[in-house]
Amino acid sequence: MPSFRKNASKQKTIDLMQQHFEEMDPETLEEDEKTIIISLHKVLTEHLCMFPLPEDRTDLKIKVDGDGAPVMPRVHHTCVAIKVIRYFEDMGISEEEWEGLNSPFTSHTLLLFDGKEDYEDIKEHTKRLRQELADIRRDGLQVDGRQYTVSVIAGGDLKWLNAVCALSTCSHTFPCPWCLVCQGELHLTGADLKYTRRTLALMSEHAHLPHDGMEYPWECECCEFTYDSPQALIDEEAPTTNAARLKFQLEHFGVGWHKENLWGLIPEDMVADLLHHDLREIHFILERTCKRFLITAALAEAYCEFLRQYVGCFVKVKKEGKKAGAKKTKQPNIIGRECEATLKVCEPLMVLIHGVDTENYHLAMKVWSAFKALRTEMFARLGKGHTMHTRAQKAYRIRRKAGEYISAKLTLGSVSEDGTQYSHIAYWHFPEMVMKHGDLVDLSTQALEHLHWLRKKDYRDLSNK
DNA sequence: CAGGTGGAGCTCGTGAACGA
DNA sequence: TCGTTCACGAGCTCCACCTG
Repeated sequence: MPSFRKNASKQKTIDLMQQHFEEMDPETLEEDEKTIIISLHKVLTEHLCMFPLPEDRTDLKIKVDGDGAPVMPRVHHTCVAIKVIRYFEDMGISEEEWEGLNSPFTSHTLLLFDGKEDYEDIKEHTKRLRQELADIRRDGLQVDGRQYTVSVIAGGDLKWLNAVCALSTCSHTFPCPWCLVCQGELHLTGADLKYTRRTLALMSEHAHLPHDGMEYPWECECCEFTYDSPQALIDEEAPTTNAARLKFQLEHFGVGWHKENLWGLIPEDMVADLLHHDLREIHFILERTCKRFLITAALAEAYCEFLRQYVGCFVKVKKEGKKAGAKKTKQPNIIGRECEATLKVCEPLMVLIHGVDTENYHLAMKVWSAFKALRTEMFARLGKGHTMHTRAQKAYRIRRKAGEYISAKLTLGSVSEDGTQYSHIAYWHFPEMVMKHGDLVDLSTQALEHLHWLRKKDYRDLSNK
């Protein structure tokens, strides 16, 4: 983040914003000086030069997040950022690493403009980004003589998703971006609900149905046909392309963001909102997924020695300064001595996450691959295999918990809260996402939220002095 | 009174049974 | 064979109680 801490009055907000934008080193600063565009190609190249993928991987997975936030009274920023997904699925991720994963520095801002996350605004400002995404998806990326194939996941909070899908707001009759569930059916679970999944073809079709705010006669930009009334619109044979409003959507998902990825969007804010609603039952979806395993003292010593060799001071066996009341669990080891034998699987990741320089990164990757081999060996010596639950098993559990939550709400006779989009999505679509993406931790949008927070803080600090 | 202790109730990973 | 489901037990947090 740029730092430009100096005294400024509130009236200087606009100046500050321009300065802020300039300091972000944009490729393009639009004429009005309220929009910056940074090249996706440049950002990805820089990232991969610094942190190349492991030798055996050439598939680059990036996530494009978007979100808007008020940064000052009457100043609303919308930001699009990318994040390179780092294949953490098989790794345990503790709270510290979680912080690191979602640090704002893991997200690279691509586009920032002064305006709300409005459909038309986004459409206007993301022209170049969408083109770049399409190019990079088609041609891949060449960095340091290595050819990468690129797949893109789109993400954002529910508002953002609905905006880029050209849908109405969350209070709309059909509020879910993934399916055609209507407001009255949001609380339904199990066999009670038979919903229709949204597809691009379906959305395209819907765009040609009469909807609010349409003025007649209406000329469709894509079909170049003038409709005199809503009925004429329905009677007309369904065109192959789409109306202007949905044209963007098709460009967006059909070209820039692949159709398949549309169903893999991770609206992280949805989770945050669920948590705010005291939905502790599904806390574990994204929080505290630290995986631990028990090993005996002899193996623990071997493990520590191994870590010391590679990472020296990064070895942390047990968190210090625990709150009073925490139980100190003793495990009998293979020679009969009691010891604290619980180790975090993910310690080497400390280097990976907190060490931002290339040297540490390579070291961490080396440590991690060696550690995986050691872990296998440990379990072999213990005479038991180490198998984790499959995605299907995790998905089942999430669905089950969400179902319990919904029925509990219904039992309490809650009316306003009994069927939110969030409960519907938690029950129906979260398990699907887990099936598709595995652990959702590294798909979080928290980094982007943090970027907003930092900008807000900067503006506030600067303009109040 | 501060800090330690231990139980209750929770989350969550994992083994295993079961059935299609 | 694979998905679904349950049981078990580990760690964690909270809180009441204990101790110096």
